[in-house]
Amino acid sequence: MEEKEISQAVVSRLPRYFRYLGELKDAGIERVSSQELSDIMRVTASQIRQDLNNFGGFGQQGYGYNVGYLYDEIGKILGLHKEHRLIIIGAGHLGQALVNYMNFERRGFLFKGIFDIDEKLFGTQIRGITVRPMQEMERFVLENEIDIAVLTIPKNSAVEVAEQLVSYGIKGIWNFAHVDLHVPRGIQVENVHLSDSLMKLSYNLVSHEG
Amino acid sequence: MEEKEISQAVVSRLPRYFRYLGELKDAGIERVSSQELSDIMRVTASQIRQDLNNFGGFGQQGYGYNVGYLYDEIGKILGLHKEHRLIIIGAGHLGQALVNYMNFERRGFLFKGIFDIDEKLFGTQIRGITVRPMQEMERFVLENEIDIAVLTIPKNSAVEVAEQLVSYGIKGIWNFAHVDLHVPRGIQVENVHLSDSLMKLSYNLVSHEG
DNA sequence: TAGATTGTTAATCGATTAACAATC
DNA sequence: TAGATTGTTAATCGATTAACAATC
Repeated sequence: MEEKEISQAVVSRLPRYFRYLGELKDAGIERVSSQELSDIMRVTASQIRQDLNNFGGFGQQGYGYNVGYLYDEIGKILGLHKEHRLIIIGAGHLGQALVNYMNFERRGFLFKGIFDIDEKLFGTQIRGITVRPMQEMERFVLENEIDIAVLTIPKNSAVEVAEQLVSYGIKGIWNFAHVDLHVPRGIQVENVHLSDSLMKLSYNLVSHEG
Repeated sequence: MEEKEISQAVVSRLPRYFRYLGELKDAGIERVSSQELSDIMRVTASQIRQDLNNFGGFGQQGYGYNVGYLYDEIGKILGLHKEHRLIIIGAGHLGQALVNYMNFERRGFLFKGIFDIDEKLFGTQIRGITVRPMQEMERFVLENEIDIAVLTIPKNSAVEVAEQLVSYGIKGIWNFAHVDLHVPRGIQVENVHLSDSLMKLSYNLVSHEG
């Protein structure tokens, strides 16, 4: 698919570029230089140019970057031009919060199903999506060509469920369970470890006080 | 408070060390060498030793590290020995999900209040915590010595609310709104940008496929 | 004491920043 | 053409890994 491996440090910055470019675009701004973007985003102009040039020359000497064009290109790099089909495992508050985030749908992330082990929830609807028993997961993944699974379940079951999902052919896991998943090569895992994040905040609070 | 500034790269790894040490401790394991930990955590032993030695010599030559002791020390470094008093701004699903996470309380993060602008929610209880109107925020922060605010509100109001909170004396913001907050020096912001995380997953999916 | 393993210094690697020639 | 700004190479900085003397 691509030539050189891009470092995750660069990848992590792409969504932020995308966000700021979207805002510029919405504000009706047509062109932007790396220096102007640098001032707004508080990163160096040099880093912006280096980051972008990992993917191609999107700018023009003496002019800068066309906002709309760059926005679209970064969107494509991020894979937002393709549809992703997701299921959520765990119909708790977190799972519900994610399903209700309308912005994901706008970016091509389509929630197709929600699964849980609590039979009291089976058949209930969350934003039009039926909660199903985990036993139906395999067939559902195959029939609906699901490529991403979102894990909002406790950590003790997460490892096992992740293994199942991989065996069903899922390609990516958005993992909110507080455990590290070990998956085969070619399967992508993106972790959101909320308690790690809160501990980081706590560290910074304690280390900067006084 | 401390001598040399520790890099955020190191800080980001501390919660993960803490988690694995907790698991070892729960498994009744008393000692661990950097090499053993390296095998389990899939990071280099050298990095583990370097990271820990930023904060002091917790090990012993020829022996390794005492699991319980190291666990406690990292907990202290992370500020988990101190109580944190939190409020949540935004009583939606995400806010509710966080309040219901019992693990945070266990680590000394005490949710004291929930605020929202929707008057239909005023007075309702979420896990025993009353939802209050935003107008009461200032007095509540002062009277309850709140040090952390959790922002689970839309991005358009987040910047303004953050400014208010800072003026009320809040020290840390756990920001789930999809916007960058600019706060005075001495105030800590920890961002959880969920859509950035999902885009990263999307990038890795698209770039590794085929 | 001998073996094991840390703490720490030195070497390497990668990421960021600076500089500037190319070019619109 | 002159000015502006990119794309890209070179320099710097910081983080990771390797090596080993110190020491339990």
